[in-house]
Amino acid sequence: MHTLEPLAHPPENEAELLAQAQRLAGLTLGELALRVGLTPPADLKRDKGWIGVLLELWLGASAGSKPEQDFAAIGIELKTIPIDSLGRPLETTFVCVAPLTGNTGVIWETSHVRHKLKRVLWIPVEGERAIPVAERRVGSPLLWSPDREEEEQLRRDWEELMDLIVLGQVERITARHGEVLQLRPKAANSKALTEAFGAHGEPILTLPRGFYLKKNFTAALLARHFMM
DNA sequence: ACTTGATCATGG
DNA sequence: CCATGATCAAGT
Repeated sequence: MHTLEPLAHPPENEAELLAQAQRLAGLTLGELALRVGLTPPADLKRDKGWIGVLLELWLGASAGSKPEQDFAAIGIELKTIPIDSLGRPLETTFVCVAPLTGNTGVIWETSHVRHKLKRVLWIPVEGERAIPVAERRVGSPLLWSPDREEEEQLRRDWEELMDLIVLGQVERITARHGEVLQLRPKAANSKALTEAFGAHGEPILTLPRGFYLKKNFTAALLARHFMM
């Protein structure tokens, strides 16, 4: 039987998406790449988003750069997450860029972070560099929404970070701020600058920042799934 | 060993 | 430049 093929269209509901994701569990990236005519890179140094794009293809997400959820019609965001042999995340997870201007009156309830994380399809993928990319296996998917405690953690961190941004302290924020959500550079390089406000309200140029989920947060949500 | 800050590719 | 997809690798 060879009913294994990419979804040609965006999934119409969660069940269809989850079913397709479950079909991919256990397969290698090399197998998935071969079936869609892609060639796995030797490493990810110059192809950091390759796995994400490959899984998007298989799950019927529209590739490319759109400021929307991957499956906008059913309100789901796709995140591949590299894990070690024990199922623990190897990297933080990018959520979205942080707005450095125009933030007066912005609140958690309508924030991009909350919207992005409202419902996420997590797909763990073996990520240890000792494993050739083509041989890395896809894990079991997890369709997740933050529970009350997780949302409160996220909200607290988001509010702390946004307060600092609004107060013109963006350049004093380090990745150590926040328990589960951190703010770090998100740019092509250290020379790509964007506008923000300084401590005295004056315009400044600074690195674009992104919100990232710390590993303790994603490790916990994956572990909870793994045990059930 | 681990995290933080820096970086890579692509499309619009 | 900004958005998407993230991982790299120097420093602690």
